[in-house]
Amino acid sequence: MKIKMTKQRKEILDIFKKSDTIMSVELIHQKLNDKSINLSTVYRTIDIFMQHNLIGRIYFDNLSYYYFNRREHTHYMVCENCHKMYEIGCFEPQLNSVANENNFKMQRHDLVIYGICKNCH
Amino acid sequence: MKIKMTKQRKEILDIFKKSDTIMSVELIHQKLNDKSINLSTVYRTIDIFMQHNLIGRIYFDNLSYYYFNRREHTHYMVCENCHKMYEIGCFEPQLNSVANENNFKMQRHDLVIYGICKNCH
DNA sequence: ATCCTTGCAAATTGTTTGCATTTAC
DNA sequence: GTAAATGCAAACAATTTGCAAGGAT
Repeated sequence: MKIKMTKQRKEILDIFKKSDTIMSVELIHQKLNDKSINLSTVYRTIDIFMQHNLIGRIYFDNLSYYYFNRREHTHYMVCENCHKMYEIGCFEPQLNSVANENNFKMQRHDLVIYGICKNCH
Repeated sequence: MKIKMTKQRKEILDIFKKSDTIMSVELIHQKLNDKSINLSTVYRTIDIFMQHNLIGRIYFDNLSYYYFNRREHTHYMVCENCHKMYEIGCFEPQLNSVANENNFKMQRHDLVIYGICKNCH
């Protein structure tokens, strides 16, 4: 990780590390202790974190949500109620073989299960 | 299908039926023969088609794209170059059992493979 | 010292809405 | 005939940008 670590970026990264839910930009901004951090800084920071694969994104309910990338080759179940994420195993081998069968050069894949988690029902 | 079939909706549905690619709202609007159809009509029509499950949506490259729902229980590979979609089998049983193992009540799931199709490389 | 990042305000983009008119059934 | 759909223009919300000032290496 070669990005310049400012106090703003530290705080935002910290929020990601502490959270096990998907978060909208607005929510991340609200969670900041330092209320003087500007919303556009949050956007720019998310941008750079995405470029460095520190975080991932899912589009849900007509909005972008972000989460900390704790591990490669993992997918998630996302609770539509509490927005908590639950890790599930990797389907990459299966997807890869489907792609190969069709001469399709897979670059990436999205896989998300949405529903209600055990705590919420 | 109990929705009122106007000539605008007919034309938009036709574009979906004829296309095997994902399409942005803007692109759908451009493809219309009747150039007097308003962009907000396209939005409203897409809305109602989504409600009736006639079409599906994926979020790609920071934009919403839509496609005709030819078949239930199917997922797609999407070519990042030509935007063409290729059907792949259904992973629902596997996803369902993963969800069940975790006491997670699956409501829906997203699964898309992105890459370069055989025609494009 | 230099280049990158920030805050701020303004701009941009995708999408939605209110309303008067038109249309499908 | 009536309720729903359309075109238009204006509103909205999320995100991006230009720029001067501040901060990390």
